[in-house]
Amino acid sequence: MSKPRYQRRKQDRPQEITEAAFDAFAEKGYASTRVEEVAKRAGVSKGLLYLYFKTKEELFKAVVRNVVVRRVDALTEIVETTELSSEAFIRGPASTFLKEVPGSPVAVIIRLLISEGPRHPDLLEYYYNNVVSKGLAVIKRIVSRGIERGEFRPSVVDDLPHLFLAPVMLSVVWRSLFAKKALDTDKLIDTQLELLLTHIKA
Amino acid sequence: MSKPRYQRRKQDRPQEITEAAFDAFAEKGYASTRVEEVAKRAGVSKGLLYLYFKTKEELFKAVVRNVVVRRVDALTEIVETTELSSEAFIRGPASTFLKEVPGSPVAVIIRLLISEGPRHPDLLEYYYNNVVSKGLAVIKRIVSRGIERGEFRPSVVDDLPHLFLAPVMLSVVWRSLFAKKALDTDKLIDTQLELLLTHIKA
Amino acid sequence: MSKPRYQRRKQDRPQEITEAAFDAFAEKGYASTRVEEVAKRAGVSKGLLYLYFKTKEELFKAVVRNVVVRRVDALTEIVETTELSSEAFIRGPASTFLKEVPGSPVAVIIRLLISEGPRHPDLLEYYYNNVVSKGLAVIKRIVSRGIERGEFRPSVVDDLPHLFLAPVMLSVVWRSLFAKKALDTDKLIDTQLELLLTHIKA
Amino acid sequence: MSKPRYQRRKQDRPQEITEAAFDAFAEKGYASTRVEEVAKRAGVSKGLLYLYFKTKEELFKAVVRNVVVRRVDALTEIVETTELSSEAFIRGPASTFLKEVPGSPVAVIIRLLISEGPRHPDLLEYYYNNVVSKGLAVIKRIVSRGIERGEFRPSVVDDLPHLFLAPVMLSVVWRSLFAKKALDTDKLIDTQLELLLTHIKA
DNA sequence: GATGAATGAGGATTCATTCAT
DNA sequence: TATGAATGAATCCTCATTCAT
Repeated sequence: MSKPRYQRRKQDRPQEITEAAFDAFAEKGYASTRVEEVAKRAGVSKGLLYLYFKTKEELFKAVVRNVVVRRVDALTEIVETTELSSEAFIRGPASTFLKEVPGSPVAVIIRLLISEGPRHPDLLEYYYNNVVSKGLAVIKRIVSRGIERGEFRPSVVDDLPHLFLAPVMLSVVWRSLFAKKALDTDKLIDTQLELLLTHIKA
Repeated sequence: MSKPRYQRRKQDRPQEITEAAFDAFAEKGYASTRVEEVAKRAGVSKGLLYLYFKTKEELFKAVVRNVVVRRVDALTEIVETTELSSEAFIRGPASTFLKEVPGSPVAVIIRLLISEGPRHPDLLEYYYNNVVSKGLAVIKRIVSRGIERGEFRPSVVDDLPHLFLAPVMLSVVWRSLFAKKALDTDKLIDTQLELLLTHIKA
Repeated sequence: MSKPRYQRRKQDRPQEITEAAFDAFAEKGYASTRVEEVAKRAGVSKGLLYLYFKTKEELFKAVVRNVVVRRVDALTEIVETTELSSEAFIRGPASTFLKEVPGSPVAVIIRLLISEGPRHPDLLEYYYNNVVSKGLAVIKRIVSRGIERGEFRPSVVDDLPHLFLAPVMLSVVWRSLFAKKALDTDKLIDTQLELLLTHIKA
Repeated sequence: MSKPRYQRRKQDRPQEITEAAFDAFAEKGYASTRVEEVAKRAGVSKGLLYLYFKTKEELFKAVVRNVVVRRVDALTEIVETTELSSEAFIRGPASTFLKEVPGSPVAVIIRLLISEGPRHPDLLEYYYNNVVSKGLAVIKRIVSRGIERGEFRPSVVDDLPHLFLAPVMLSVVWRSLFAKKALDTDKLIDTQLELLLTHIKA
């Protein structure tokens, strides 16, 4: 009946704790989440948590890294191997990817970084290098390839890949603040892509 | 250590405290700012601060309300009284206004709301009603007036005034996280307006 | 009936806390004394204690400094102003002083320093400079003055004032460990002084 | 990080652990030494350590007993079998023995007892019975035998064998606190013996 | 009104000890 | 036996809030 209050599962613990922490942070934010709460969610004692993460801050960093890993790289991979035209790629995989962000863990991470980032410069640096700069690079790559192929024409957008992300950013923030005030974020993002495509198509 | 920056008449006290709190929150965020720090900055004792604001949370709300008030109303006013063409208005006053946001107190408030908002639904409601919805309304008004005047044509953008704000939002977040990674937010915003104008011009 | 649970007594607090801490440390040692226990003894809240002493360690240092201050200086003063012969001085005031040490707060401090000193090098340095070296200097002064006056003769003891302190040290340790095993520390110290006097008398 | 320093046969385990504990306690003191640290030094798991010692306190007691055993008995043995004159014995083997103490494990034990003893009355009792009283007895024996033999004369020192130990005690404490402030402990001890011999020689 | 000394609940972290494997 | 993952009581310290003066 009663679960053993003692289980050896070294392999999975860090991941389990990290996931529990993600959930807790997502709900309450970093500062308002008690370490004990994370431990409880992970079905683990406070002490064990500290065995894997030296401090609450370390745990936070692990959470960020954990979510971030591989996401963008996957996109990069697709970009390089796709056989779609640039426009089709933007309307297809790129659009899909961007529209998924506001509902994904990444959105939570963004919110956490906005809250706690200023006190964790190294984490921001990490995030910038591993997510932001890669993301911007991928977008740039798509655009410049389109130009090379004669699909697109050079324009001011070439150096402002941020324009592709702007509606995503707004959607992320909107959802986290005004979940109840309907906003069709998919449409928002698609429309922005439309604007951009219109602008850069040869 | 730091000299009190505010020392005026009694009647200004709440305002002074609110301003000191704004500065402190801007620097350290809500959770990391101690009430004592705010009192010190305001040149006031902790006890007096509590005379005006029942709790730290109340103080926070006062800060948000204080910064927000009047901003958008001013814009609304201008919109109704301007004699510029819609396009000229967007390229002129609207553009100026939007570009100022990322460096303004509003940007700080946005960051604070992203961090603390989820724990203060009433504050979000307040902010939505007094800033966001008004802001969106103004933009809609400009666009629809342009259509009425035959300057613009109806389009999907009519119902997505958020598109005007998206680059602003991204700029706000970018600056707060990656101040050191240069981004020409003015150009970003102007380019977005350009895209939008191109799209909606008749 | 009930005491006010709130009293403003800024002036006396540090001293009161320091004394309570001395008692607690004397009884349980530094490591085993809880900060809350000190606060309770001082009739004060934990928080207030931390208002005056940044950390438990700071409190410890304050306790040591507090006890140490002026003790030795008083002796130095007496040495310089006495009109007694050197021998009489040693048999009189010096003997009295040394015999008081094992039952005095200094004994407690010594015990604490032996326990915690290795982790507080700065404190040891402070103690050495303000107590030990001064103490040794006073003894040396007495001896060398005796020689100058023709009362004593030069000997190996001149450079080993520690010999005057040795029985005191043993008494301090003995009392703290074997309080129940009788040892006439007064006699021990007096006998040692006798040995030394016999040795150095001209 | 640090290699286990002990890795021998099962039957030596308790001894190995005890030695590792001694080293650790010597370095950091009892309270600041973690059981895990001891286990690591002994090249043993925490669990195994607890198989041999029920608690950290038990381990501590074992350490004390371990070091203490046989030391004094050896001296007693020598006293009874020596063919040296009493004075020669004091200047020779006894002097050597006493001068070794400040640099020996016994010094460490003394320091530990001063720190932790008050919380372990049984340990103090044990130490007193097995070391202190035996030590004092040996000294007394030497002196009284000298008197029997006509080498020494009866004196107050007969009942204060502690006088032989006083400079040793001071040396032990001095070294543990002021290792950096030079003190010729050998000379200190020899001089004290000289004083005593002068005093008691017939 | 003002002040800032005083309070104490709350939360992060440590570490002796246990126990499933 | 032997291991070291897991536990949780114990403690230091912080900081919003109160209240005597």
